[in-house]
Amino acid sequence: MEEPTGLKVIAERLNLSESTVSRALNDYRDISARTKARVRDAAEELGYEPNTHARRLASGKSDTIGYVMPIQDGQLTETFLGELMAGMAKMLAGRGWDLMVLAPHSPEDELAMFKKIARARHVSGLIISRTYSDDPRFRILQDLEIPFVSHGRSNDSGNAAWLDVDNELAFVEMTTYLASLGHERIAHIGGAPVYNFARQRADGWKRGLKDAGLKEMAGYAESTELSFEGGNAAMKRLLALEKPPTAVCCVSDVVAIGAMRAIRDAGYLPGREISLVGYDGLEIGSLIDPPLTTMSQPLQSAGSRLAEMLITIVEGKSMPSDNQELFRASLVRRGTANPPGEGVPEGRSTTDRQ
Amino acid sequence: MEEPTGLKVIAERLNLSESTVSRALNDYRDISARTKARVRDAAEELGYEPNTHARRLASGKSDTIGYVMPIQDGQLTETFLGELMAGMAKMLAGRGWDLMVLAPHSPEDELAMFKKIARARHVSGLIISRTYSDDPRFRILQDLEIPFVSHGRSNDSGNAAWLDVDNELAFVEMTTYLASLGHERIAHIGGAPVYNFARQRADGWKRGLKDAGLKEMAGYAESTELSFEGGNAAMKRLLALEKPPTAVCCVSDVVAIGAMRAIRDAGYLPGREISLVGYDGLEIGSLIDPPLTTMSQPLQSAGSRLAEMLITIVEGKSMPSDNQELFRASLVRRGTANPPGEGVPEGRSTTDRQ
DNA sequence: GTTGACTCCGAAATCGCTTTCGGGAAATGC
DNA sequence: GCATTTCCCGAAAGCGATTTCGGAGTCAAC
Repeated sequence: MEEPTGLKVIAERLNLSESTVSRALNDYRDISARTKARVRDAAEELGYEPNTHARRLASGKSDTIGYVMPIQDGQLTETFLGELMAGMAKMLAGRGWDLMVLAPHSPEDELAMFKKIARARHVSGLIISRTYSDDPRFRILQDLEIPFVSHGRSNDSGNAAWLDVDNELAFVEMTTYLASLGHERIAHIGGAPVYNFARQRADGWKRGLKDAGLKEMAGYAESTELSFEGGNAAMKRLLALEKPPTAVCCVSDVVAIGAMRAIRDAGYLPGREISLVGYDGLEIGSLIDPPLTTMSQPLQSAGSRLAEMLITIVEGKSMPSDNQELFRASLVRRGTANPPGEGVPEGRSTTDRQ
Repeated sequence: MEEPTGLKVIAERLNLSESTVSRALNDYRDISARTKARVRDAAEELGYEPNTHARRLASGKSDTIGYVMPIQDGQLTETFLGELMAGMAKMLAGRGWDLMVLAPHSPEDELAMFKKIARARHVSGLIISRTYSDDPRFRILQDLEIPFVSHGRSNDSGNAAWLDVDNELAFVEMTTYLASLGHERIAHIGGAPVYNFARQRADGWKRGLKDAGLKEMAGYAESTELSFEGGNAAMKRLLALEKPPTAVCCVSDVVAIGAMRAIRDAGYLPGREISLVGYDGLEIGSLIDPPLTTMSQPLQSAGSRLAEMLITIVEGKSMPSDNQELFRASLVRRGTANPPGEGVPEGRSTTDRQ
């Protein structure tokens, strides 16, 4: 029905062979500059666009990478997906690559997808995210010889390619900041250590305390699930301590918001009697009252960089182990981190609450 | 380096021709049941996976659809992307199709992508979202003869395929609900009418008022940008009216949260003196205090359905115009919509605030 | 025993592009 | 002026499937 403007058409029009046209378009150096120009002009004029499938079949390259969406283990995935993927897609588009989305609904399904990719090879590399402390996928992908880059490290990420935020440093900074404000009783509400980032953040908090010359008080290292309720419950436990903290480092914004509620329910004001810092930089944090102080991480640029790294690996221009980068989170000062006020809670006051 | 297990290998092993193997695998009926079984077993055993590019080149089909990410015109895109795409990807994967992501960084870029797709045909259909009241893309895609489905209607979506939430109905219900609670002064904070959904929602509010036998009072139809500040400012204007509303329908959760702040700042309690209902069903709405009553829309299933519709269109099994579906949003009752309380604000009280 | 209708499978053409190989023409060397 | 390079380009062989076409068998029918 349409005119399929293939190599042939432009070859005939220019009285050249298809192969010459092809090489001209791909800038081979055994084609004269003049011919290249003619070919390019004709291609432009005819609106030529190479057939992707034919090109990929012939060249053996797929020019496509896949992004493995995290399996829905909560709903906190939502926010960063959009930005991360936009970052990847834009970078890839600039180089003529495509981004494909994989959304496994279970670990088994994910494995099946990996196996299929390993054989069909229609995707030349993968980007995975939301890594666990012990994440079998590193091993699997290496065994399957599928090039990949991970957004987030793991115990198993030794010589693999990854890009991560320096979670530990972020929490060192967070803790140091709180200490510089005058806080001495700084607690941590962390996540389950199966998540690698949760472990890193807890480590950062500990190191931050040490750097500030503070000591980790008993019961100050809370661990909970990454949800509003989790943060709420953990904060309640902290408030029930004999000496409650005057500041709390939270593993995520959502957890911090849950903690805020607990603080309120206990009759205190977040950011006043008890300071709080979250992590993620969610926009919503700025909308609540008081606005949540937090650490934010670059997402679009991370996506872009992840894609870039993967391309060099797929093209064999660098080893996976040469692609390990640490991004830095930055403090977003809003309303919940202030110098310790007068109304610092003491253990005694916690008794008259349930 | 590896053994590329192609059709050839399995053909030789079985002493059959490649073409027979191919047809056996594709369940042609001119192949005996016995042969099919043998072929399938061998394929299974050898771990055969067809070469995607070869298959697509030969068959002329791409088995791929593209999702056009909304151009970043704000940050409100974030939330629904993840779920929507997961819904699409899962459905597609089940049918052996791939999902490709397109992230244009400007309308011009988007147009260029469309043109390229129209020629290269490596993507057989598109899903677009975040439609405008006057959205040129409908026309463009039709002219380019690219099959597509839109998530959201438009003035220009006449005979195109779309799936939308019944925004109007949602706001009728929202308004009716508020009226049933006893409210008589119900205002609306809407978005710029360039967004088709904003217009629809405003219409729904008006119809809801009429259905409830209420009249639209002067100044009750606010329009603002889709942000926290927008909602805040609009609510301030409503509060400054001689007869402020006792309930407000907000075009989005974020706007509603902004409005809540304004209500608080004016010395009232959201959900008490002034009721509020948002739209989107954001998780974060349940975390704030009081938790935001809202309307939530199905996202995963919408993504899935969008993909399904597009496939039937691409395969020529149905006309675009036969694929127009309206999903329904559902009310999520939380804390900000209650019967009008005693402390209903009167115009007089607004003077002592700036 | 010829005809006709089915079954089931192989040959071969295609899909549109990439890439190797080789050779004619022009430029260079001595 | 003859042998060598160097420059350009065409021919042709894939890449790994799909799909059309036709023909060799088989079986029933008359």
